[in-house]
This record gives sequence, structure tokens and C-alpha cells, in this order.
Amino acid sequence: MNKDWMDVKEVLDDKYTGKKVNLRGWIHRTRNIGNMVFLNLRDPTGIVQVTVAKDELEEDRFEEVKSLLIESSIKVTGQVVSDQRAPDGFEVRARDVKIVHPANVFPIQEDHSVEHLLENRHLWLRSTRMRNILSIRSTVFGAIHEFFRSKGYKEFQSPIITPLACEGGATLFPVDYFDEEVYLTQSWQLYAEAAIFGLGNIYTIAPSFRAEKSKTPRHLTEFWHAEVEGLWLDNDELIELGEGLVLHIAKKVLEDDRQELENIYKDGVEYLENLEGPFPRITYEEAIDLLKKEGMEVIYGDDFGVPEEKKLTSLFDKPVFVTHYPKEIKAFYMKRDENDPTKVLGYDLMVPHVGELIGGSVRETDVDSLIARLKEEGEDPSNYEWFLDTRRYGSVPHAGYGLGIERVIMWLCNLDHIRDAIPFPRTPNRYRP
RNA sequence: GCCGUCGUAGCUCAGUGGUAGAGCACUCGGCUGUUAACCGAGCGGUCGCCGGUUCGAAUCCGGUCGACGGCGCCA
Repeated sequence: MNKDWMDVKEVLDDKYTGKKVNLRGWIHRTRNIGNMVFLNLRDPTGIVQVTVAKDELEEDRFEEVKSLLIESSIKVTGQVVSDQRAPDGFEVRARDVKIVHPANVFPIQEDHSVEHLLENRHLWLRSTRMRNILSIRSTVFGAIHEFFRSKGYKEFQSPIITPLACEGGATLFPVDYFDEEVYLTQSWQLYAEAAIFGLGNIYTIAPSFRAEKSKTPRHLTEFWHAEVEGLWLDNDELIELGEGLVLHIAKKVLEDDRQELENIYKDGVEYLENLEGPFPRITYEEAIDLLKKEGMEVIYGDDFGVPEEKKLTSLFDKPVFVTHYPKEIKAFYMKRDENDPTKVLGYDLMVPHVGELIGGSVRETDVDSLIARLKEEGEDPSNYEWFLDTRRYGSVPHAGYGLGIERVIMWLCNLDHIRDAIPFPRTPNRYRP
């Protein structure tokens, strides 16, 4: 190996012990004891201790290094030694330190409130915790592309600016479009249903926007949505497509980010390692019965709240599919079950702590049924003419789902709050920085 | 939308009617093996904002703004 700059991780992996290295990065912490300075040098791969002795540097340079504040950027040349006194068993004895850019007083110290970290999110991204999470996030995005493309699905983009709603009840962010009111998209789905009859099976990863004042640990107003639409799929095939994606994501994160995952959540690794299909599948009615058996007061026809979700997911050691919900509590576009027209062919995939990870359904293709359901939801069907057209010209059975990517990350990392699953979270009370 | 908690130094907090406090950070001094170093000194405030009660309000009362937490709704 012969290169100019080494990674901190390589030093900690014993690749350069006894040798000279060149490192560059940021001062994570610094301690000076007079004629010697201890620096913890951070780069994107890790943190290593650097010792700077007064004898080794020119006097002026030593005084400069001594006065550097946390987060100053530097280049270090020195020798790697194995030393039990160093935090990770290895340290770099500096021969030369070049100051790239001294830092002002860093606003984030050891004690910090949630609010302070959110105000300084642009600086908090340098933390080990955020670095680990964002690495896992990157892997999750890659895994989703990989999964769908390996199955022959093509990537299709819908507009972000749109004139119509999609999810009944969900509120839209209005946008002033040259004096007309349009909205930020809530979902890719309706446009996907137009594209599917030409392109075939498609998927996307795109932001979705929900103007709901949901002050919960599971909601963002702007979140990243992985959505898929497949031709000829029935509900069972759609379940397999959802299960396959979740399993593939978990596998990839274990492969590529095991260390990052362990840094955040030690128990997560074992849970994910043991995760395999098939996930349990129960109907809405069976879920109601289970909850009643557990002593909960649930009324048939009600959607599950947080207490019901918690109870239900606690009964299984894997994510659980709940199928065949009553049509009244689900979106207008879901197809009714021919065997029981009060139910829809669709499902939610639920996991502990997070709740719903995926919501999917077979799509209704009958124009009259769609119009009737739209009216029930208080929508004006004339706003949906182009969508209804997709059913008027040789529609075929099809199905799809949406997966909340931040919720997947929250689940994988066992995060207390979904806002840590995204670099700059947007919540009802926060849109800065 | 509903319920709750909290706003005091750059940060984290104490102070519940009588002169505004601590730890950390920062500055200066000391120290060649520190691990959130340590020791000494210094700097640092319109107690969120508006109004009221009182001889006197960070403290009591009313309002307001903001943040956080929980519920509902959803992915």
C-alpha cells in the first residue's frame, strides 16, 4: 500500500503500526498538560489519539497547536505506535502538525439539550452518532434500488408539484403556482398507476410531504418514500414483495454497516441476524380478536391507535402483516375483497416501537366504485378525471405499496425519534436549519 | 387539533417574595501520559416577551411567544 493520506480506521486496524502516516481531519477533543498535547483526531472513518510533544515541533508551532480549539482542521504527520495508554490501543506520535483551518468556539459541548442539537443540526452532523446513522441511511437507499432493479423494476419519477390529493384525510402543503393553489405531493402512486400500463413494473425513492401537525416520534412533514407499483400482482404477491424488500435492507445493512449499527444499538445486530421470512400474516379481524384476548377494549371498525399497535407488535418476534382492513378506514383506491366487499385487499406491515413500516394494497380498477368511494371521502371526482382515465382504457389488476424510509431506519437503529433518521428533519415546529 | 412540561451566563442547570448562583466552555497562569485531564485566577446575565399585584418580583397572578414530550391522524 502506497498512498499519501491514510484513514484513521486503518491506523486503528493495525495496518501502519511502527510506520509513518499522514492523517487529516478535525480535532475531536484536546487536552494539554504543558509540554505535551493530546489530540483526538477525527476523520470520516474514526477517531485516533495524536500526541504532540514540545520537543518534536518548532516552538511557535507547538504553541499554535496548543491553542487550537475543538473542530479545528489539521494535517498530522507522525509515527503510529501501539500503546495501552491510548484510548483504542494505538496512537500517532506527531512529527509535524499543519493547521488547515482553526475553529471558532464550537457551540456543542458535552451537555446539550434536544433543542440545542436541533438548532445546531448543521454542526451536530459531525457527531459519531449522526455519522453512523447517516451511513446506515445511505446503505438503506442503495439496498432499495438494488432490490427493485434486481427484480426488473424500472425507476419512474412523478411530479412533486401536483393539483390533487392522494391519501384521504391527509393534509396538503399549498404552493403558490403563479397565483393558483397547487400542492406538494403526498405520494407518487397515482402517477405511477398511469405509467405502469406503459413502462411496466416501476418503483421510486422520492420525498413526500404531509401537512399534518403530528407531534409524534414517528412523523415528519417531509419524508422519503419508497414506492412500488407492479402489474398483475395479487395481495399475497404484494406481501412477498414487501417482505423481500425489508429482508434485503436488513441484510445489506448488516453486511455494510455492522459496526455503525453496533455503535448505535448493540442488541439490534442479533435481532436483525435472526430475522428471516416469512413474517406472520394476520387479518384485521384476527388482530381484533388477539387484542381482545389480551384484555384490550377494541371496537370492530376502528383503526388501531398507538396502544393497539404496541400490543399487537409485542405479540410477535418479527414484523407482522395485518391484512383485510374494513374499507372505511382505508384509502379510496384500494380494491375490495370479492369474498367480503366490506374489506379491502391490502395490508400494513407493523414493527415494534415504530408502528407502520409499509402500507400497500391491490388497486381498485372499477371506475364506478372509485367514484363512489371518492364521494364518500368528500372529494370531487371531477378532480380525478385523468386518474379515472387510467381505468377506462384497458386497465389490468395491479398493486403497490409505500415504505417510509425514515421509519425503516428508525426501526433498524432503534431510534427514539424519527428526526434522527434524516439529516435535516422537518417537523410541525421546525424547518431550520 | 387536544393534554402536559419547560424558557435564568455560550451550554447544562440550581435558585419559589428581600443585592443573580454553580459546573462546563472561553481567556490567563501551572504541569511531558492525558482519557469529559487536573489545579489556581479571570471573563460572562434586560432571569423569553407584555402587563398586573407588592415598599420590593427570576420567584405570585393574567396574557403572549417559543421549544420539548404524549395523544389523534398517517408512511
